[in-house]
Amino acid sequence: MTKGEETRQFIIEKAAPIFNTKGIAATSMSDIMEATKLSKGSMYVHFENKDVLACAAVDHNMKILSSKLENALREGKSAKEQLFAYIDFFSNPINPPVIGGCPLLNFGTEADDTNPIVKEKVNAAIKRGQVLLTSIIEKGIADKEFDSDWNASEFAITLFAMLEGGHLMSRVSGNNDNMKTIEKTLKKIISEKLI
Amino acid sequence: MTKGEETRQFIIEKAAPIFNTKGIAATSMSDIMEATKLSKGSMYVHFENKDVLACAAVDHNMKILSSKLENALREGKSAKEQLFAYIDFFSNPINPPVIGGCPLLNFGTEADDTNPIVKEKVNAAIKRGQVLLTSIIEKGIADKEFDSDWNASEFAITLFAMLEGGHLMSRVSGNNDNMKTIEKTLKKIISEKLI
DNA sequence: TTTATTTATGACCAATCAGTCATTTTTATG
DNA sequence: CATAAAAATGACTGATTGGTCATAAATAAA
Repeated sequence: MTKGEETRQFIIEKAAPIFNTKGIAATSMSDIMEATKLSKGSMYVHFENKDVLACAAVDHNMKILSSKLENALREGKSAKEQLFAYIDFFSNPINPPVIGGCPLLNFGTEADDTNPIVKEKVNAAIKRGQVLLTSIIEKGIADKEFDSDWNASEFAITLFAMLEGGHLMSRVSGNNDNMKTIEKTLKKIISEKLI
Repeated sequence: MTKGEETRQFIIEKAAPIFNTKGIAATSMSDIMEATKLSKGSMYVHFENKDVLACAAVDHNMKILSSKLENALREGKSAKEQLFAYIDFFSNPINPPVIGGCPLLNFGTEADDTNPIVKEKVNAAIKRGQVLLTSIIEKGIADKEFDSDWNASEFAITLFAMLEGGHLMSRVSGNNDNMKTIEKTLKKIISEKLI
C-alpha cells in the first residue's frame, strides 16, 4: 500500500462512523478534518468531493457490518444456529456492531428520496442479506433440519424487516426492550419450523 | 384564528413535507421561504429559530399520519378488520399517506443520536401506536374474536417493527414487493388467532 | 544522492447558512 | 377614522459550507 492509499483508507475509517452517526448531509468536511487531523487540501487529494467520500464511508460501514456478521455466523454450525446467530448479532441496537447503528437503516432512510447512488448501495446490500438468509434457510430444509413447507425467501423478508423495525424502536426508546421481544418472537417462529 | 396564527400554520404545512423528505439537517430556511413565498423576516416572526420550526414540522407530520390512520381504522368494525385496516394503511410505502414516507422512520433515524427532543417525540408517537394496537387486540380478545392466549403487546411490537422494516425495504428498492409479503404474513398470523 | 512525483498544507474563494433588525405594511381595536 | 399593535419585508451580518490552488514537504525511483 502506497502512502496515498494508506491515507485514503485512514480518512475513510475516521469518516465512516461520523457519517453513520450524523448522517451524510449533516457531516461537514471540517468534521472529517478534525477527526483525521489532516488539512483540507489533503482531503481533496484523495477524494474529489464530499459525495465521493460519503459514498466510500457508506461502503465502509456496510463492509464492517457484513464482515462482522460473517464472523458471527461462522460460529453457528447448523442452519438453526446460524439464524439464531444472525438474530443475536442484531439484538443490541443500543450497543450496535457498527458505530451509529445499522447503516442500512441510517443511509437508507436518508437517501431514499435524495441520493439515488447511496439508495442503490443500500438496496443492493439488503438484497445480498436476503440472499444469504434465504440460502441458510434452504440449506436447513435440504438438511432435513427445517420443515420443507417453510417459505425461505418470505421468512427472510420478515426476519430482516422485524430486525430493522426493532432496531428503530430500540434506538429511539434508548433501550433494548422491544428488540428483546422481536428476538424472542423470531426464535420461537424458527423453533416451530424445526423437524 | 388571527392572521399570525394563520401564517404560522401555513408555514408549518408547507415546511412539513420538505423536512420529512430531505431531513431536518438538509432542509434550509431558504427552502421554506421558497415553498411559502414568504420573506426570511416573516419566518422568524413566527418561529424563533429553525429548530422550533423543525419540531413543529415533525409534530405536524406525525399528526397527519395519526389522523389519517384514525380515519382508516374507523372503517374497520371488528378488531380483525381494524388490524387489517392498520396494515393496509401502511402497505404502500411508494405512495405513502404522508409525503416523504413514514415520519417515525425518517425522523427517528435522523434524530436518534443527534436530536434528543425529536427523538423523544418519535418515541412517544411509537408508544402511542403501541397502546392503540394493543388495545385493539385486547378488545378482540375480550369480544371472543381472538384466541385469549395471544400476547397483545408482543404482537403489537412485532407488527409495528415489520411494517417499519418493510417500509424501509420498499422505499429503498423502489417497489412494494417486500411490503406485500409483510402484509400477507401479518394477515396470516392474525387470521390464525381468530377463534 | 539526485530528481521527479506524490502528498500535505493552509490561505483563499464564492456561495450558502441561520439569524437580526430598522423600516414599512397590514391588521385589529377603540 | 384614528391609532396602536402585529406582521411582513429585505438588506445585512458573521459563521460555515464545499471546494481550489500555489507552495512546501515527503516519498519513491534512478
